[in-house]
Amino acid sequence: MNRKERIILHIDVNSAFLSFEAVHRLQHGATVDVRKIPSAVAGSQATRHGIILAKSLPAKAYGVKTGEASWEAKQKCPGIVLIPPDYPLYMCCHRALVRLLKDYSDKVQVFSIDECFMEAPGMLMKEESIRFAHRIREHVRQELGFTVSVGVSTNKLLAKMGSELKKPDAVSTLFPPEVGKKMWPLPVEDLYGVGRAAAAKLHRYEIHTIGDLAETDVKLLSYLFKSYSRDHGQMLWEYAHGVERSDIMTSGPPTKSIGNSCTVHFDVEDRETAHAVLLSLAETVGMRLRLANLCGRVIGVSIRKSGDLVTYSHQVKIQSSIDCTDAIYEYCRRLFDAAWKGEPIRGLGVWVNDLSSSGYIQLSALEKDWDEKKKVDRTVDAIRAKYGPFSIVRGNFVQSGLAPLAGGAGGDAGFPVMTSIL
DNA sequence: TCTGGGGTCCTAGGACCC
DNA sequence: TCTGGGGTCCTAGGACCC
Repeated sequence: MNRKERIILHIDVNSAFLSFEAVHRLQHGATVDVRKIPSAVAGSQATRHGIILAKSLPAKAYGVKTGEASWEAKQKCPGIVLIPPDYPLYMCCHRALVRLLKDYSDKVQVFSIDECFMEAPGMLMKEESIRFAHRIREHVRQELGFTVSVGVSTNKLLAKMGSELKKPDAVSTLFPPEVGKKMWPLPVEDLYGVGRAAAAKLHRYEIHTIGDLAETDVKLLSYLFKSYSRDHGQMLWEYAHGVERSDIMTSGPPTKSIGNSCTVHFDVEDRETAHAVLLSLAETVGMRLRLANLCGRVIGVSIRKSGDLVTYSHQVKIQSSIDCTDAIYEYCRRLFDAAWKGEPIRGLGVWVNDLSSSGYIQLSALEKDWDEKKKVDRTVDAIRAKYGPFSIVRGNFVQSGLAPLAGGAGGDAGFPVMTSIL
């Protein structure tokens, strides 16, 4: 590559949640940098949220993996320091990173809480693009205190694969001519778009590396993955060759769905308790809908069984779009009653789909008029906005042992994640 | 004192209509 | 009375991502 090209960078925060914690703690007088000891950000085991969300490099050396149960991590690494997650702090760090990147380019695409794509302004030579990436890497470390890995290439897929090549605090190129040398030796499951199911299938056909995948007849791949989507096999083959054509999207696609789910601290075995959990979930889902000025026509609940952790769901499409907490709750209660088979429940979820802007609500004559309830919603939203989310809660939850507002990361959560097109 | 929570996209298969 | 085909809408669930 010896001419000017359009350059795409992928910026990936190293051990994001753990790094954010480390920086925050150091800023507040901590003497230990948790990045330098075996540590991890993990939910509480007591409330059955005990999985590893991010780990330090020393913890990784003990074999601790993201997504595994905390007790497993403790077995592998008895001295591990576990830190409870603080999502508002992580959102703060995320916003600071995005602000910094936007000083370098108008074309920044937020991909998740710890990943961004960006297009370098103008066309650059290879050496210039590497210098550009280092400038950003250095600036982030100096100003924000955490490190990033930067992948440099000419499309988003290769930039993303590139940022994986070296961590932490590193810049790696993965230009198309380097694909054979740097990407093909990697295990096929490292390729973006190859998950557990696809990897198992590929291994059965003796396709073990990305290079193997690249050499496979695209017709065979189309056949193997036809149940995923019409073009999934073709897409994987193109990815294996480093081909990907999507643009940097500076504004996310419109929201398609808003939902919240939660693992309950104990097994739910009766309808009344399940209803209470659904109400607390409907509260957060309703608030998020109203905040986004959205209404939805498809209401759904999901039920996660305690024994095998398998989830099943039930949904309904209604005549008019709603955003009212009580309306959502009422549909969810009916859905739950119709779907629940009576087994112990580990967790419940509520979601609303088929969204439209709340300006266009058409109230069907067949359905309830929720006007009065909507006024209550607005009042409650306003009080919570001013005095905090728990300033006003429903009487049902007092002393119930249940959270009045359920759901994970809260109002700021929800990053669009693209599957077929980066 | 046993594994979270937020999304997107896609297909299969049934119901229903012409 | 039996049979075919095309199309749309809807729900359940799988696969993927971070």
